[in-house]
Amino acid sequence: MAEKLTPREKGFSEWYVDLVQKAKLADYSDVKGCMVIRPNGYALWENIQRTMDKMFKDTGVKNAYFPLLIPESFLKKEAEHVEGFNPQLAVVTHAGGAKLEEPYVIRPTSETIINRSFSKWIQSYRDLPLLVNQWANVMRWEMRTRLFLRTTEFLWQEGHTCHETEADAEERTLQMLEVYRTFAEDYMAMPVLPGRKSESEKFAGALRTYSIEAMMQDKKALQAGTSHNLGQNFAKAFDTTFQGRDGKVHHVWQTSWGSSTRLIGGLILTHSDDAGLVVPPRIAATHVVIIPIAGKATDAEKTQVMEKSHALAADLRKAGLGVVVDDDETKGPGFKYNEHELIGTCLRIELGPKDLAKGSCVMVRRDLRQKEFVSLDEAVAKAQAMLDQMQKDLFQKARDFRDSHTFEVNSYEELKARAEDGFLLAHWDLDPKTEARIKEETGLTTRCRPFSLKQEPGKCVLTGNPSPGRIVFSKAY
RNA sequence: CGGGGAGUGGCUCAGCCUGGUAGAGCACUUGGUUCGGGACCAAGGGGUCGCAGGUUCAAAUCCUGUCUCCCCGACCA
Repeated sequence: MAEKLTPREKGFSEWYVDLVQKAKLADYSDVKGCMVIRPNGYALWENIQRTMDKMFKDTGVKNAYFPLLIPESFLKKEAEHVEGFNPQLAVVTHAGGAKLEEPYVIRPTSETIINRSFSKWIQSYRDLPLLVNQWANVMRWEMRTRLFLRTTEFLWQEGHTCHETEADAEERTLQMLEVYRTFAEDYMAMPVLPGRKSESEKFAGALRTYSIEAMMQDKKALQAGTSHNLGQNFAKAFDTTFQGRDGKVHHVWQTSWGSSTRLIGGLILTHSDDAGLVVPPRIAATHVVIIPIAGKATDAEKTQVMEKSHALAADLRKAGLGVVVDDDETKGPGFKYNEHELIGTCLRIELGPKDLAKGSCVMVRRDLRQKEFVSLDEAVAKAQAMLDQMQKDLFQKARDFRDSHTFEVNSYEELKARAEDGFLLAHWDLDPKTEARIKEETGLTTRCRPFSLKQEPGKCVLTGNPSPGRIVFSKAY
């Protein structure tokens, strides 16, 4: 007799869609390919935003905002860029009750319109480096969409920088990749491979593209952030120039880098289980739910339980944690346990008359779901310790999973045989035609050529390659 | 655009093969008992069965057309 299949084993994709909707993160909308992000999902986005935004600012980046609509002619100025994005553009042809002389495209990304401004802002090398970021929505008309992972409209951040030299631009490109790597690993507990994209996976208009690649629980890859060295391609198209230290006029060297609401999808697909969402504490909005248990208690006991619950909540909040007290008396405790496991509250504290009598409470980590008795005096310290440990454990678990599904392959036969197994480290140099053929025959795409990054203060340098010369193949989202 | 699947109360679906008074579970309302892992009993409210046409005394059910959504693939973050 076959073992009973868990929801994830029955159909990973169905499990995912179901979870997103049951946890009230997002819904399908009436606009094809667009989703409605519900408050629970948006709270995650706000935390991602807040954390990343601080990291950007720590590197000297400032926020700005540019228009949603881009004159069509702007896109056409950079040849590769139009060619890459043309098929996915939504175009505004009418406005104010009349046909527009020149259509506007809804931004799929903002390199062009931002360069239009940059070319006006920059005169001298003294204006460089110019480091801006915008939090915005963009639209790409994709053939196939998936909640969070690929939607027609999505929220993201796009950073755009200008530099004096190619080396400065390259350094910034890698520095921002490192910011993404740090964010993914330290906050989202999502291990990633930073690396360079192949020629055919490169951003339309870039010199070089780098990305961080994560492995989901179905062994598929997810590109979780990209950083491009744009060279002078857009600078030349938009005449973004400066007078250098040598007195001559030069085109600026540029970078752009982005990450999106896709990260929320990555978070779910990395950590969640059959009971629901699992959110790493450092990115969670609600860390602790306190569930007062007072069903059979006397009124006096009930009052005591409630008072203690709120007092504990206050103490936990003082320690910087997001806390809710679920004192809804119309619902039983079992219902609440399941509910909070579904939405991924990191830590559950049960507090009832029996606990009060002993001066303790019950703590349960969302990922382990095992009860632990904790003295009330130590509750705050213990909660913090458990959350810290949970953060570490989630990362370790995800990394172990990824590493145990990563293989070196030494022949095309081996690559084909292992197509479903995860990340495949191949050691070939590939031309785009071969890459396309491999994709056709196996469904595998190259993800990146990984390397490790080490951040020095203000510097970012390559520090070696864990797998020299290897390129990663896998199925991908 | 190809290949699958689905449209029936707010949600998940049964009923269709073999036409005959529209069903269940969940959710909701009211009352009562419950409450340490998704409580129970009783009484209620709510649907012209995606849309259009056809066959028939009679259509959720059969036929034709059409629309929409989901999953898989091609495109891509």
